[in-house]
Amino acid sequence: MPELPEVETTLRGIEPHLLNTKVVAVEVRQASLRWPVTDNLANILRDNYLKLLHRRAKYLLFDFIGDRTGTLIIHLGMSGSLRLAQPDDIFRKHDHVAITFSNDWQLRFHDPRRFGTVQWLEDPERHPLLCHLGPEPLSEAFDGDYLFKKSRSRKVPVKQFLMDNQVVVGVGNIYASEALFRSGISPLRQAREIARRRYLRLADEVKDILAEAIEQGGTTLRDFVNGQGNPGYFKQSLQVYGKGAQPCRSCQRMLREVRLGGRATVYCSNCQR
DNA sequence: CGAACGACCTGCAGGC
DNA sequence: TGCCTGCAGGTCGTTC
Repeated sequence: MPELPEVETTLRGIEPHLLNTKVVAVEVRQASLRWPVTDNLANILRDNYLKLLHRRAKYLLFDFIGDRTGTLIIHLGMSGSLRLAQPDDIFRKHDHVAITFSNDWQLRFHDPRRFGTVQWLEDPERHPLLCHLGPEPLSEAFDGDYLFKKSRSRKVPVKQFLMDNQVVVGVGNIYASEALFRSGISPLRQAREIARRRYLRLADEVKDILAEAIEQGGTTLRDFVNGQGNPGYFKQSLQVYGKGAQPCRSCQRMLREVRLGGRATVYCSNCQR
């Protein structure tokens, strides 16, 4: 569900309200997520100060200091969202974790499908979930030369290559589809047979589209909301994602829909080669 | 090492 | 109205 822009939007929405406050209570109403929520999370977090809130890939990292120094990592999976509530607001179905801070904001983790993650890590940098991740797409480490070099031995379709978190993080099904359309590259083409100059274009388009989507508050397909419960507005900018069997906005020919790696993939066979 | 695929889970839309 | 199927923003673990 949430890709990088939605996670970044969430971060920006909640950070100003929570930074430098102290955890006063934690309620885990449903511990069965992708992995069990860390045992005893309430005792670990209580009385600790939130010193830094940042993002790595699609993980939100809450760095705490106090009796226990470490990081709470939250991944939103396919259907997760975080929002700020008042402690006495009524719990909605699928509000699985609630963390109350000393300024009376309560952070609620909501996730119908429960593919998300809430874990306490003492040493996140070395944790297997985080230490094998590729570069951030908006960093200087990610560019066309990097993609070109990394792709030389890869036979997978370029769309799957772009969605591989060991190649680059944060690019999911929506933005991979859109960036390939903007770049004029067929999602089906083998990663290793794409020329360097085309990867230069692709890297630029990935950066542009992610930055634009962040400015728009992300893409809301049905249930994504930011920390304040508001949707994102990038959906109106999508050109191929979710538009199978509709005319291409550029050439008017019918868009095609295929499956790649089990994911719906929409593209224009005329504009994308 | 890389590739393919099943697994996890709920909600919703569409067909009959 | 109800039942069934398939599909959805992710990604890990297993198998070959």
